[in-house]
Parts: sequence; C-alpha cells; structure tokens
Amino acid sequence: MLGRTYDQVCSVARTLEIVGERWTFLIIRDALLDVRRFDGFLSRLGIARNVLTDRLNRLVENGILERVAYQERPLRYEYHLTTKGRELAPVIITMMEWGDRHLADEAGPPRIAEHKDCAGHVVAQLACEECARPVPVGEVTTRPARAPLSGVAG
Amino acid sequence: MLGRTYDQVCSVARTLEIVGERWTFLIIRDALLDVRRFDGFLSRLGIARNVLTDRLNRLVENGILERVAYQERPLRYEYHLTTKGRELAPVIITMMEWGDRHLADEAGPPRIAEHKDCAGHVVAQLACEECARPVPVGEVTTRPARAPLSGVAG
DNA sequence: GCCGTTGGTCTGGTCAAGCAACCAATATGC
DNA sequence: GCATATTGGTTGCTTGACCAGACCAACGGC
Repeated sequence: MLGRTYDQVCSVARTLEIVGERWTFLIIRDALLDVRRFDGFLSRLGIARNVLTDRLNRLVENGILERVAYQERPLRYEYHLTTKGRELAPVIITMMEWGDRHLADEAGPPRIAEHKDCAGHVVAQLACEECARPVPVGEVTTRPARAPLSGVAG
Repeated sequence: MLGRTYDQVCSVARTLEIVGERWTFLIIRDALLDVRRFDGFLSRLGIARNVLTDRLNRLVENGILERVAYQERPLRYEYHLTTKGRELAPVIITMMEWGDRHLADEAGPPRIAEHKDCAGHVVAQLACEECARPVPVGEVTTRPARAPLSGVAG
C-alpha cells in the first residue's frame, strides 16, 4: 500500500497492501456490480483519472482484475473480476453490513445482498466448523498457527 | 477518508470513510489482540507517532475506540474497543481468510481464528436467511433496497 | 537533580492524490 | 477531407497526507 508496505507477517496486512489503498475497495465494489470500463468507474466514483489508471493497473498486476479486449481498432479493454477478485465479495458485504448497522441514515440500508437462487437475504457471519453454528463476535479469538518466528503481528 | 469523503450513498463507502485510511484496519486488528496503549500500537505497527495520534483520535470520535484512564498523575489513557468496534472483527477475519487463501507463503497462515467455547476453527461465510445455508460467492447479488433516488452507488 | 517511562506535539521533507489540459485512435456527419 | 465525438488514457502542476526525528511535559525512582 502506498509503495511502502506494512511489512508484517499477517494476512490482514498482506491483503491491505493490495486492496487497502484509497478507492480500491470501491472499484472492486463497482466491479461486482458489473462496472467494467474506465469511464464507468470514473463517472460513478468521482476519482481522478490518473489515480484510476494506477489502481486498475495494480489490481490487474495482482490478479484481482483482468483486461479483456472488447473491440479492436481501436483496441479497447474491459476490466473483469477474476475468481480471486470475486472472492473479495464477502469482505465488501461484511463492511456493507457493518455500515448498515452503524452508519445508516433514516432511510435504511441503500442496498441489500440477496441469494440468487431463492431471493433470500444474505448475511455475512462467522461460523465454527466444529459446532457448525454461527459464532457471535464475542466468542472468537485468534491464535498463532505456527511457531512465532519474530513474535510480531498475526 | 483523507478529509474529502467518498460522498456516496453506500454503506461500504461510509464504512471506508471511517476505517479505510492507511493503518486504521491494522490498529483495529491490534486492538482486537488486546493492544491498548499508544506505545503498544507504535512498536507493533511501525507507524509515525503523529499519524497514530490522528488515527486514535478519529477512531475515538467515531465510537470505535474509547479512552479509559488507567492511572492518574500523570493521567494516562488506554484505548479500548467499543462494541461497535469489536463488530468490525468479522471484516478483519474475512480479510485474513482471503489473504490466507491467496497470499500466504509456504509456511501457511500465520494466525487462525478459533471458537472460544470449543476451540473449533472459525470461518467467515455468507449465509442465506431463507435457505439457512452457506452461500458461495457466485450465488450472491445485491439489489437497491429503496427507490433509487439518484441512481448512483449502492 | 538527573534519568527513564509514557504519550504525545512540532517541523521539515517526500510522495500520493486531485485537477485540468492534452494526446491518440477511431467512428460519424457533412 | 475536415470537424466533432467517444474512449481511455498521459502529463504537469498543486495540495495535502505521511514519515522520521527532535522536542516537550508530567511524573516516579534513585
């Protein structure tokens, strides 16, 4: 992120180095809503052109987006989410839910997640593979998975 | 975020305005690991002191952290997560999982989430309230929840 | 009275973000 | 053939965020 990195042995820090820059999450959010072209991102986000260029390039470099030609003469590309990129949807939906719960205005949530198959409401949750039940935030801890090499971060 | 805001009717954008700045997610990650003092964050993160001051103040203003005095003379505060702040844990765990899946090195994930009660492995997942089943990323859409006022964002 | 601890503030330089102008390849209208 | 529009950028300048390090302040211990 920002050229300098967080430089930590931590999957959260590593993830943020790729998607933690300003605008990046919103670009991915829009890509999940089927925005694909430079102009589309530009007009929806109100981002500076050079910054958008930079973010799209970085996302392509990191395998979140891929460039797909949609016409020759002039050669033009669309930016499509890869599988790796689409797998960021749970992160975004989880943020959306938190925002809905804590930052919504009177009108309620602007947008809701839905199950394609049955139109049911989709929620993000933590689940225990042992108990096979949803786990409330208060019941989660984390622990180091391997011998702590440097003792830093997690 | 950055003084200017994303200015969108979108819970993701609103959330990012509060926690989307550089370092903020890592501060919350550390707070979830029971780091509470200025020096603690400072030494674990390698963040500039003035930036840490700024981020802690913003998190307190936004009700993610609260200042709790732990001694008088000199008056010293710890920074504790509020409930609102602790509810960001699913966001961070979801990012951690994505990083584990896509960015881990040979040694595997540095840290894993665990259910306090049964020591089972905790995973983040999307679930349908209708089907009461986990929902794969490919089966989720979002739709506007109210009449689209401006037609922008979600 | 001096050092160490904790939690900052201040300063000055670097680098990212924002904005507007410009560029390039092509299609379209006349 | 020339002007104009469309799409997707690049360039250059300005502003402002981030960084490192110095400094400050309140106190405890010796």
